[in-house]
Amino acid sequence: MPRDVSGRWHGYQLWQLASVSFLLARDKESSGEKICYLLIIRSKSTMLTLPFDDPAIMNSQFGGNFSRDCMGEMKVNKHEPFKKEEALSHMMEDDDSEKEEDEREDGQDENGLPRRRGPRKKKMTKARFDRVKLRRMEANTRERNRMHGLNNALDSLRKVVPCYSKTQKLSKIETLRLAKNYIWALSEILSMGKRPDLLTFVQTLCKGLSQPTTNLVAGCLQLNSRNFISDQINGEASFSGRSPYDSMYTTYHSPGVVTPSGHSNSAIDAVKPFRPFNYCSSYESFYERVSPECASPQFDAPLSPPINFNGIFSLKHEDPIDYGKSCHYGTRYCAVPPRTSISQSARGSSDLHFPYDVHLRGQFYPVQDELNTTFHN
DNA sequence: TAGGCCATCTGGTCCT
DNA sequence: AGGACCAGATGGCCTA
Repeated sequence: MPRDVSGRWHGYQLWQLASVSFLLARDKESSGEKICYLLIIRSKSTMLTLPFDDPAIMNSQFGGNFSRDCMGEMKVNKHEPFKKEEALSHMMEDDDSEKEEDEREDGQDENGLPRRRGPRKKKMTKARFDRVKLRRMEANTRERNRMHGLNNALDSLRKVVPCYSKTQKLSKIETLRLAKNYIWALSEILSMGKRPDLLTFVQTLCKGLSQPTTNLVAGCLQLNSRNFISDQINGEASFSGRSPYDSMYTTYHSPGVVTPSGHSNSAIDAVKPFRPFNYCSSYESFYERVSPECASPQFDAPLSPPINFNGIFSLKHEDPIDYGKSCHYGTRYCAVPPRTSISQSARGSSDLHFPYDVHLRGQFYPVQDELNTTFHN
């Protein structure tokens, strides 16, 4: 038996063909190491282990037909999922042979080997084979549906993380990473009680993301990704002069909101608006007109929840039913009057009753009202 | 063409 | 026994 053979490969092919698994094991002996090949014949209820380097046994078990050379030709075609079972059916014993087997009472199998103890391996009769086949098909269908459900949930997640694009979908893993970062970033904002600068925010969003996704996120937020990445590589994020966030920040204030630095809207109004793609929807929802800069060749629909720099994020304009049905947003925030500023809601927060406080990494913050307000803004 | 991503099949494990 | 969930294997598709 050649040592360099991939036991896994052969085992898998065998396994797929005849529920036979080929394992390579090392059997240490006093004289040194001896490579021991084991052929494990398995069923749901029994496991029979045979030495694979015994040609007599191999020939008797498989009639010498399972040479390694022929296994390569038995590759399973995924589009014909039960071809291998047809192959298996050739090995299947009919009802007569089953009777014959049962009548043997000499304690030895057909090869003269001692019969193994334990539950008997059920014979693969035609009816049993059909049942197994049917169950397999049903299980495949269920598994397919399960995965479709999982993918639908992932699609829903894609729509609520920043940078949603129908044409340039985030991969599954990147969607999950971005969602995690997004939650973390929002938690940070809530726990700190103030907005981070855009760079920090984007850096939090992009932590652990691949470079293409990082570029995507940075592009979504209209941040110079090259600056961002180089800053990230250098460790410390820094922007000289006015950050793009500042201009965005000043542009998207809702009426009456006072910035942490104490600037009023009137002081900010003079700043030329910087309208990053992802904020267009919030911009439009505020000012009820279309922002001319909203068109982007990269993204066909700005459907991710627009990040509202007044607070955390604003209500996404798409799929409101989804929020009500499957998202806690709807139930949590439905009782709050819309267009309430943070300061207003802070004043009236005692009048608002929420079922619970948001728990943020070990601290409880009665921030529902603020969230409510900013969400609706 | 290599590598990434994805859908599907499949057998194992756990639970009801 | 059967369903849910999981992970490995595989092949197809796409892109750099």
